[in-house]
Amino acid sequence: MAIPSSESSRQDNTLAVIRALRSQGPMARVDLGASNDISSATVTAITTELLGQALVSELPPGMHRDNGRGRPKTLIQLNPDAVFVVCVKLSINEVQIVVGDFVGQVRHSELHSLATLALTQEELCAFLVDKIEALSSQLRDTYSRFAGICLAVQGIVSPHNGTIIWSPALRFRNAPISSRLAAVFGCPVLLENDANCIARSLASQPEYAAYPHMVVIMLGYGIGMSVLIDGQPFIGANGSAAELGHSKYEPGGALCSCGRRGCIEAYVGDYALYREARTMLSLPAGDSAHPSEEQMQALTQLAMRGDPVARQIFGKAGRALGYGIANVMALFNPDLVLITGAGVRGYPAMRSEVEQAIDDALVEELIGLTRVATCPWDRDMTCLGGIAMTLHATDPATLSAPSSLLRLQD
Amino acid sequence: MAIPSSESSRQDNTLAVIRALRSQGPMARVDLGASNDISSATVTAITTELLGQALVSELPPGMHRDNGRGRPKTLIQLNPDAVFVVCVKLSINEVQIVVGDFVGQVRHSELHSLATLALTQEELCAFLVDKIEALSSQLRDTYSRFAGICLAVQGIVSPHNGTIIWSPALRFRNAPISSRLAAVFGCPVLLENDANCIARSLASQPEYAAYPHMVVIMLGYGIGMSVLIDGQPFIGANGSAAELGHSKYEPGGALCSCGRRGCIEAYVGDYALYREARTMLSLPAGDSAHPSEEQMQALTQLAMRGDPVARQIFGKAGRALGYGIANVMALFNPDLVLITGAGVRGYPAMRSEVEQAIDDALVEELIGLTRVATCPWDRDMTCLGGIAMTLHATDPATLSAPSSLLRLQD
DNA sequence: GACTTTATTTTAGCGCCTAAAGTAAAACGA
DNA sequence: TCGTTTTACTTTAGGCGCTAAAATAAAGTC
Repeated sequence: MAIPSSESSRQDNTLAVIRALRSQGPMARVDLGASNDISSATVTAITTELLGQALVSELPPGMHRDNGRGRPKTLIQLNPDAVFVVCVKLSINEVQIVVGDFVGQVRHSELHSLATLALTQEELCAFLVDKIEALSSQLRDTYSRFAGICLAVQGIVSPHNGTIIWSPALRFRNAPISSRLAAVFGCPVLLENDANCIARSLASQPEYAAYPHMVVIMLGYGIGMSVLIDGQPFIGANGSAAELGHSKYEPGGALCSCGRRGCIEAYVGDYALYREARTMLSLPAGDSAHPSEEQMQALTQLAMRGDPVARQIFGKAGRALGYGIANVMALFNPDLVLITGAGVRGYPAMRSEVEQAIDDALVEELIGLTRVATCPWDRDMTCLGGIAMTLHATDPATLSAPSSLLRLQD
Repeated sequence: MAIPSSESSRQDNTLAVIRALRSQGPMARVDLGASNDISSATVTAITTELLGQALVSELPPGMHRDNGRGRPKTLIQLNPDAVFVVCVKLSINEVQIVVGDFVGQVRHSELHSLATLALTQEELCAFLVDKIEALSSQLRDTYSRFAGICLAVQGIVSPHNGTIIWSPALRFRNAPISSRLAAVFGCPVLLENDANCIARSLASQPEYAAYPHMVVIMLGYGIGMSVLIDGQPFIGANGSAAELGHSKYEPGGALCSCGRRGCIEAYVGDYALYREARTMLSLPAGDSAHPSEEQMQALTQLAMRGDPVARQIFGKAGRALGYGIANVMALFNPDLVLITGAGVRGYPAMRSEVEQAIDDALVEELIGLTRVATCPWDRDMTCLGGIAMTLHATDPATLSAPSSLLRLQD
């Protein structure tokens, strides 16, 4: 697990330069120095090194407006093709594999249908090795180095030993997948919860830069959450923190998919909404325990158009969600609670109840300056976040070593 | 606020040496090197510097058993009298002022009765300045340097600008007390929530060293909590995180002291227990909205002896507390939940209900390896923790400067 | 008393940083 | 047009703080 610690000062500074270039785009040496508190002499040293490794290049002059006197700035940019990383998103019956370049852009994406719940650990491993190997032999021409893999999975994931402790997509438990991939490909493998990937992707957007303590709630079949503390996902002792979906709304309340009662998810999850609705409303046919996007759209439309029964269902969900958010506010005191996920489509129909519930639950002091906002849903955010996290964790020192070049032969 | 950041490497290492000596007692240079990953050459350099500043001294040989061959170790110890810090604990109608030495031991303690709720900000400040000034002129002979003040207060405290945002002990709000004291005494002033002080004090005990993610719940008139993430108190965006007492048990439930309904505190706080009990049991007279220690003892005794009504009251409280702990587990996934506070006296009467409620609320995966334990209550832990935090934050560089010497004359 | 073992100090040298001096490349202005 | 000014980048000289290794110190062992 080559996550760069603060070993040498030079390492830190090199990393800081690369990250600044990634998040802020091409920059001149002076500005790199200023924004990272490094003398420009040091920046020169670092950039010469990076130019030598072809990790960055100088932007040809004249490309950018440089109004003002004095010697014009020479902008440095990351070389997109210097490095590639792979992010694998593992969901129920679906595996998405995405390739990202050194600047964090998605360069390739493929979707595989796969009966994940029927797989053994070996079969999953073999599948992933196969697909990633195929990709990398293809990409070998374009990119110089293969810097890492991110496995974004639903469920509980242990950060320490890189095992999938539990996932709704898999039959088996405590799978040391990440070390097995690391052994095959000889590169670091990040194992991440999918919600944390999404949150990291959102947090890197400039509009959320002012919120270091951000909570992202993902509405969907279940309820996911990621808590960013100073921009870092909070995972707890064993990776099972931030389980908002199974925190409680009412003791002994509605039955949850986990088998317990009164979980927030049992009121707000897609299946919970549909469960309430199907008995009272005429809705598209289908597996009502696992409503499809179309089914949910239909239900949402009803509520949006003012159907009283549908409105009441969403209102009740909103109340449960609001109480859940109130607990999150009381316990985490975030700057911002951001609501997203496929289920945001129905949020307008719950909004007033959510807000009312928060006000009912908490005194002003505990709501404090916390804002609640929504954000449109985009399926690709998971992999974007996974790519960002993998690149963020990439140690420039290992990139220079030839050992990180592709070596799938062994 | 001179909290030492990781400026120079030497600073970091010096701090590490001092902290090791404080937490592990006298040590030889080799061992200081080994336990902090520093070469023993560097340790020599650091200790010579510290010896010069009289912050440490060499233990005379022969004091310690040194069975084995080779040159005997020379143990280095902190000089207790090199530094003193003051911790002020501000509670309703009571101010405790404690002096701690360089090793973290309490060397003096005084208790003042004071109608805190009647004070203006100026009066409180004047009171504190007066008492601390008196103390320090007294202590000037014994100690060399006055390194800092810790203000441990109940309520919400902002870490950023050092203001008391809200405290049940005070009438006024948003008080920039800490900067005012800092200006008068010319030393750093830490403003801390009292629960965090207690938690830090507990966490420093060796028996809890294996639990980096620890949650400490304090039962009493209200319900306090501190969440330690990697040993550091988690305070959230504005210092109001970890408010377990006002997280919800039942929407629309029992009336809480905060004015809202269904808060955990409204079931588990002393006042809530007594409120239930007084109508049904014969208990000592007194202000039943603010039960005294004697009143609570009497109630607890009844429950312990098996009185069915009292048992039921504690059982209901245990259920509420259990659900609260379940939410904490789902959201923070701690290694350990430690229950303490004056109210632990009644915990045995709730224990089985707490455990049952946690099992009812969460599936195994979310309970994970988290343990729940209790810990005897000691009033002095707050100040001990405050002293530890102040010392921990003390920058050795500022200690060497003469500016940190007492200078109350100006 | 020579030898072994362990602790501490001294020495030599390395890596990385910075300030300051030097160089480069523009715009400005007479 | 050409010096002047301004800003960017590079080179140089020197310092800080670390480490490995050598030197020294202070025991026990045989």
